[in-house]
Amino acid sequence: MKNRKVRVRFAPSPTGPLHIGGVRTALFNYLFAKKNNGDFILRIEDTDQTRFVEGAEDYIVEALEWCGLKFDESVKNGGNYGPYKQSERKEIYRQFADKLLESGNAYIAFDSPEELDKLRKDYEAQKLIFTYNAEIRNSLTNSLVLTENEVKRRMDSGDPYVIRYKMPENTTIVMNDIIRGEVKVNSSTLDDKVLFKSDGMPTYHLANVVDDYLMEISHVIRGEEWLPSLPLHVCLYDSLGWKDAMPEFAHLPLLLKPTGNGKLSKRDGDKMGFPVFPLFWPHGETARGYREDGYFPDAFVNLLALLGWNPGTEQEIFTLEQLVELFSLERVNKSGARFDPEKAKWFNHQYMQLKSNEEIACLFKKELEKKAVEISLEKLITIVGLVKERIGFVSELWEQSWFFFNSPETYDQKIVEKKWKEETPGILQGVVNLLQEINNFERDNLEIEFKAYLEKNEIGFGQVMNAFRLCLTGGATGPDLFSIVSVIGKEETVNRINLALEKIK
RNA sequence: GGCCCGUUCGUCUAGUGGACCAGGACGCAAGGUUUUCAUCCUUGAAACAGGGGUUCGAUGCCCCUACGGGCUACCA
Repeated sequence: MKNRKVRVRFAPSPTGPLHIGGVRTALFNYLFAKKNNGDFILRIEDTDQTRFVEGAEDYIVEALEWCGLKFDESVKNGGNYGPYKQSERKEIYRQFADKLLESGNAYIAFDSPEELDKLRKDYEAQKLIFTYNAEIRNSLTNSLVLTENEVKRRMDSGDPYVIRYKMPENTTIVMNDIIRGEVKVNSSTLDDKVLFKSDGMPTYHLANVVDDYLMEISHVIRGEEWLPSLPLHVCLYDSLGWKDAMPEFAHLPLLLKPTGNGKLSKRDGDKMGFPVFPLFWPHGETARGYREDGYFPDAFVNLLALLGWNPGTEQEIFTLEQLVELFSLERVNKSGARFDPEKAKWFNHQYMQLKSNEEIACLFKKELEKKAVEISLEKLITIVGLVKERIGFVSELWEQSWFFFNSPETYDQKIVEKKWKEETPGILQGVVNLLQEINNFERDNLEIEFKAYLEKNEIGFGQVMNAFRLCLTGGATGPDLFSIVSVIGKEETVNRINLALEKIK
């Protein structure tokens, strides 16, 4: 079914914090929708009541909001196809399960989880694999073998039962994936999946097909871990008579661990020292997040976009709008992408340089308030401009600029030994005298006056600058020294030299 | 085990049969800039998993093998 309105959904399960793989799936859905003037929908898939986690739904919404991904329809802002939470759509699903029952595409099964579990173990003991399929379904307890009356009697007496899909035998199921092309599988390798659970809830398989149909979803864009259940879903569309309305599918490559094997999982972050979640997760076992680690949301989105997709050019920095403009599913890779925390930092550094000094200064000001440091925004903007290129995160600003606010209390002993010579105190005394004479503390003027003074007195630049820096910052690193002097001013500069002359022997 | 998907520098990737002794980025190394450190700039090392085909010609197409990954629940 071509030429229909593009409608895509991001359908997470509220079982905990959404991890960055999920965020990327949401992002690709968003980019595809917006590129095609379509709708981006959030649907909460909470059909498993046992795995519900308090706070997860709000977390998902907040995380995607932070990323700047706006939903056209969702649990929060509604829409014409609601409700958008599967637990609130509970009554909808049964009729479709019944429809499948009537058409003979599904059947009632009474086997208890315990019985099936035992069968699995028995099979395993014989090095066989138990599969609830055509080969075996006639020897189990279900409506295919029980009489109609017996089935009715059991159901009426409240026996728990599930509804299973009756997978056709020996049929080639041909599917098309936008990213992978044609995929074929023989139905005999598949099992009779449960569609409707004994607790009255549908499983993911039934619910997602029904909801995608009802919500007129045009494209299903999800992780590769769903590829194995695509045949079932395709069969379901067929059996329900919805073949013409079936969405197109695109299965995204997985995000892999930075080191070792396997897909990125929720535990990897703490183990490997980088966040796997967009935001801090405050419940139970807490976990750090990109937002709290100081990543800019646009940098975060940018780095995620380039995991498994690229525009084919050498450009690497993109605004969300540019990503929308350039995105296409055809340019999504097939193979899994290993997540690289180092490159993530590089992205943030790039964005740091792109941001205005004022924007960074405002963020820094909030941190300084916590330290009870008072300073004008204007001055802070100057300071940020001096140290911005040295940092990747706002949190690194303090260690790169503290000496603009405080005088050093200690002096790096190694530098003292190396740079503090016998003649140093005398030279610095001369510097103090010079500074007293200077009234224009513009950075460039300071340099001119200084150079003239040193030349006149035949003092080498290196002889004085290192010791001078030591007085002002306590060490041997930092931005341009004249700029520091210019910012902290005459009085403070002189005080620091005097302090150092007193303290360093 | 079965089914499915994949495989270009350490990592993210460009590459759609000749433009490729394979390009970019991160990281790494060396040099330069700088009063210092960082940034920055320049340079460098670094890859088509292996084997068979197809073809005048394969990174690219086909097959096999190996390896990696996913799925295999009344979880999503």
